[in-house]
Amino acid sequence: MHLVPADRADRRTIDGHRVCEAIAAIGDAGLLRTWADRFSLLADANRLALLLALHRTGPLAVSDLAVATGMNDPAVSQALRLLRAAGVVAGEKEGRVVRYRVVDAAVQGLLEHCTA
Amino acid sequence: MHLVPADRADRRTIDGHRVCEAIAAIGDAGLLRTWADRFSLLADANRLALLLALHRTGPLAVSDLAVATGMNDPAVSQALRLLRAAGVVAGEKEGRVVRYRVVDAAVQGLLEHCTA
DNA sequence: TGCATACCTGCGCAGGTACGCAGCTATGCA
DNA sequence: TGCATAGCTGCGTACCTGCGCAGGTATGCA
Repeated sequence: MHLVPADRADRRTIDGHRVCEAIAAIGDAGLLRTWADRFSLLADANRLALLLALHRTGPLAVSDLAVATGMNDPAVSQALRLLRAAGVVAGEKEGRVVRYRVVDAAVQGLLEHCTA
Repeated sequence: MHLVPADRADRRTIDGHRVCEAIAAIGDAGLLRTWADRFSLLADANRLALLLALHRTGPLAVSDLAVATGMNDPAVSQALRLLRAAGVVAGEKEGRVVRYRVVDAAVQGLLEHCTA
């Protein structure tokens, strides 16, 4: 199989066959980007703390998240906006309190993985 | 239980009990940082491509990784240096070729998780 | 010994990100 | 109606990160 794109077909390789295997292993660029973006959302300690708190204790209000993590309100709000835009969390308004929860299955799977 | 640190004990909470649960759910700050750093290493599409290629096809040389990912050599080298400093990959020198492989079990587990 | 190759390193720039501060909107209560 | 609270937003700053370019080191071959 010749999986090497034309624009880099002239480059030297150590083992051309392994290169093709590697390209196959990497797979679709879009899917790769999707996973990289997911990991990026978990790559900040504060966001990870928010997500773990939500995932392990269920729906929580913004103020409570701020106290639990030691962040101040705008920082929590901004982090939640980012996560909400990515479809990772969703907020439900109850009066003037908004309770958030984790709704993305892939991220939930990753959070389960953080047990040690 | 009173898990709220003294410096934020005077803050308003919606449900104090849930806050304590959340703090317990977040757990140790050091462990949290460790996981955030791990996710950070996977949060770049190029690094993730390198790691997937190494994890799924076994040891590969730097040049081959460069061709497979479309990066140029210094970029691959720098990414591998970062991963090596974090203890995620290790390189073995064979003549003038260095073949890298993934050696961190936690990262291997995360890479297995990227199947969809 | 001379030369090409495989890999590494330093440097600088462009781009992105997280956070604090100040201020806004909306809800509920007296 | 007046006021306090819960949450959101905009803006500016400081910081970090990824990459390309140029150049350096080490290995193998003629």
